[in-house]
Amino acid sequence: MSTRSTEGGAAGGERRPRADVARNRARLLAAARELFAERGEEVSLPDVARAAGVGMGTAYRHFPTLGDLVEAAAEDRFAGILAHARALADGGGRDPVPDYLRHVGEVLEADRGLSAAVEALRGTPGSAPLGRTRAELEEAVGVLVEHSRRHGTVRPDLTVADIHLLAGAISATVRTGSGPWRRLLDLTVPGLRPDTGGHAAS
Amino acid sequence: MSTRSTEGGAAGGERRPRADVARNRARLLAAARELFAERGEEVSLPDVARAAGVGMGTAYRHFPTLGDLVEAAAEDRFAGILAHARALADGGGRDPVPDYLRHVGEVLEADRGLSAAVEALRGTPGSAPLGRTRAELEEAVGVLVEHSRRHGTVRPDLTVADIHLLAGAISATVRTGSGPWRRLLDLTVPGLRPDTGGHAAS
DNA sequence: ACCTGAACACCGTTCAAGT
DNA sequence: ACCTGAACACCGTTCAAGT
Repeated sequence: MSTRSTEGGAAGGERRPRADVARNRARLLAAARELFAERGEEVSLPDVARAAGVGMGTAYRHFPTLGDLVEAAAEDRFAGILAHARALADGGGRDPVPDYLRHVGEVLEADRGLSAAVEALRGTPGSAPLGRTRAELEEAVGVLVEHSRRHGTVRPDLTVADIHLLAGAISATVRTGSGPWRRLLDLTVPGLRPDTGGHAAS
Repeated sequence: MSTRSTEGGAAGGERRPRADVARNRARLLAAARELFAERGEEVSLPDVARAAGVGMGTAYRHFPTLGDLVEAAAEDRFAGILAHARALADGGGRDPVPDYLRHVGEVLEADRGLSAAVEALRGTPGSAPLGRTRAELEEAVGVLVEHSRRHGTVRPDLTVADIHLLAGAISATVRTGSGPWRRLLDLTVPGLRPDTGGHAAS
């Protein structure tokens, strides 16, 4: 079926974007990554447009809200965390949880600006970001917790939600630079061990 | 140099403010507390002025920046935490640290809006807030850690900075509502016990 | 079909005029 | 000496005109 190249055929669905459109998107994303890394949350869409060398209308067309741009910029970082979690799950180590948490901390630390930008857009209208990836991560981390429980390296009541809770705490510490997040990890991990949960403070 | 009564004498220093000035300040603070509690960080000085029933110029005169207002609004909360820490120190209990952390969580939880407002002003130009109170808190918490070490209820390498690190993590969890902060406490406290620090994850 | 940036709308801050 | 709020400045978003 020979169609005009721009308007996609009814069957295919995903029509290939025009070359300049794709290039603009790529430029915007590249500029956004740089700016987020440099200035974190204090970046506007016009800033990104200027840095990318495109009109601001174009920026708004590609990413209607700054949140969309942040999400796109953070996508592969999130995917990286997911990949690491899966690798740990497949590796079948006895005690993958500390490793996972450390990896999260390192990734967030590697680009604090982006971390701040991501955080700044929590609760912004229209931010249920990365739905599928999030679900996949949940599953992968679930496997880690399961493994650990079976090997007796963590307390039996530990859940996936707990790991996210800790990851969130580490994330906040990294972001605000309010302290050495590795120390937080050192203080926290021992509390995840078996037979520590029983005699909580009265 | 004989001066008019309004211009403070060289000796006394603290001159008493005019009645309406004091009243305006009180109104602004009351309005600010309400608004912070309701809407957290999305509050502007003109908002507060309107709610207080004073001109916005007056608001800017009393509190040149929103940060000053937040600081003033959060002052007694901070003082309350300090008082609690001192009470625990005087109480001489064997294991005051979990109690202290729980108290911090409860106070922050009681007014999340204010917590968010306080956090939103970290790193804003001119925010080395509550310098003296902060130093006093440091000292009080130091006593708690000291007591605990002596009683053997915490690991010997635990420091005041560690407690602030944990308090910050709890604070972030409370603020963002990203999870049950009490659970975070339960997961964390066991890791503070003695003989847990030695065999950290490789 | 997409791009551009001037025009618009909005919100925080200042300061001239009033008490 | 302090208060008020209209005027100003700034910044994010839209959309009419251009390619």
